Amino acid sequence: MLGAQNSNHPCRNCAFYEGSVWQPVDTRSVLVLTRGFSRQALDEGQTLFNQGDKNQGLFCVSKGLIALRTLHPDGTSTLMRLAYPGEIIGFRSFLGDREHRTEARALLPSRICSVEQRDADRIVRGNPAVLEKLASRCVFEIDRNRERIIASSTKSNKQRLADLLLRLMEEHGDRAGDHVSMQLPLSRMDLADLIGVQPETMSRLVRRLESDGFFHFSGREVQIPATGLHKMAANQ
Amino acid sequence: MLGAQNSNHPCRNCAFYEGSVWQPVDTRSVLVLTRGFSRQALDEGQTLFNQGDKNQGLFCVSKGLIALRTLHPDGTSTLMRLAYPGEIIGFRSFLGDREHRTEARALLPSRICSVEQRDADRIVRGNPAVLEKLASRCVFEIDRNRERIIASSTKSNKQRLADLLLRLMEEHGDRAGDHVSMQLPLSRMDLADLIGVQPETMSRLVRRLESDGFFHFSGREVQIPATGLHKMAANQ
DNA sequence: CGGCAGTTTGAGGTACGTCAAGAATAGTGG
DNA sequence: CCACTATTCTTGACGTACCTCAAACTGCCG
Repeated sequence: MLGAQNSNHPCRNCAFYEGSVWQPVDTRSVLVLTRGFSRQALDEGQTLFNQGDKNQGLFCVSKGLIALRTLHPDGTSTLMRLAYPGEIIGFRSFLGDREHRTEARALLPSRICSVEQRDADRIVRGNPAVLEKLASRCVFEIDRNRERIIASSTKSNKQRLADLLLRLMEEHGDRAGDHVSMQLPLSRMDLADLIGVQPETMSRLVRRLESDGFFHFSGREVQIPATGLHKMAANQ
Repeated sequence: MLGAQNSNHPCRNCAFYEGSVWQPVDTRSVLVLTRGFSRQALDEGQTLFNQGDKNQGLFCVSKGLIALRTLHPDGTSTLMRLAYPGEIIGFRSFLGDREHRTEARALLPSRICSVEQRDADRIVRGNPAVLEKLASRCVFEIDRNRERIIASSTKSNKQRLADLLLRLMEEHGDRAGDHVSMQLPLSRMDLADLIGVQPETMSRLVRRLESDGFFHFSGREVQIPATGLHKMAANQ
């Protein structure tokens, strides 16, 4: 069933092939997949799609970091999600067959694999297993959003920022002696948009975390004690 | 394909048959569906399932109103969703094959149609169209959560309460002369859990809305001018 | 050198949380 | 029908956190 053609699967050599939504396809679909498949590089700050664009297919982050942001009529914006390598983006508008409600912008130099809407649609219709995988990505997304809703009504903004920084540290941190440090992939304004506060408040939250002594900031450089990484501070 | 057996479809006479996730099944699956199908009535306050229960299948609200609530370790809770007739509940834990992360409790006398986990699973595997419908319910859920996240970081609690009351009014309101009034299906504590504030704050928000002159409260009775229903007040 | 966007700091007002007490409501048993 | 109790809801007082407006400061790039 997943026969010889698999050596031609465009995701074959991808580090995320095992969990890929495109992994369980039949031989015939590999051809369709290959036809609709393309790769592109994004510079830091470059957009993959804009809010309001019609869906062009399914995108998979292969390298870098993508921010999904919704822009509000009053000029403000909310950062909905950070997408890391292996994650699918655009599936909401793909499954709903609607326009994108977020813009996707690279926070770091990134690489994206795309499957054209028409071909993706054909493959999904022909391979229930692919749809099943997409459904579990949806469930993941629901869980993420749910956690965020709960956090915003049970934790303080300071605590939520601390949680966010620890998660970012696990992804971007490098150990150096008895400290772990990272270069934040987000500006203060992006952090504010992610936590849901004003930039001025974000600046003050950072100062308050600094004065608590656990985090040390210097521009986009953040440092914590190496012992602090895996204990996900449940303080306050 | 959707042949003679359809007259035996357990949802055949349901008001929500057209949009039902179980509508597009083949003849053989109707038998499985019928086998796994059951109905139950819930009194006000009765639970359908508890947080931590393992998934028992897929539930569809047929009458009444169900609250999905997550309970936090500290004794507080968050109301995640109100499910009205025609809506599916339990699909997150069904698709993820995990335990429920919310409890489902009837806010009004309700009726629930259930399909047993084993049978639901068999049908979903045999009918990609069912999975497709489940996926769009997921997308709906993602949209709902997304709107809530955005609202919580762009609108005031007072405005969000006003929005909520207007939505409830559309569902539960009865016109009487030049006013529309409803019996709130939610306690003040539930309203607080839904907006994400303390009960004391909810009480004060209600008083502030009252003094704005648009809403009138008397216990669980809420009244607004009939002209106000369809203009979804964008004030403040 | 001079913008310019991102960031920080200050001052003042508003809204929310918390603790504590009081009022209303519903339910129970005499 | 009336106590009596238990919830639920409201009110007050006070502290903290956030928003807003305004101004200063920091790179950074032309």
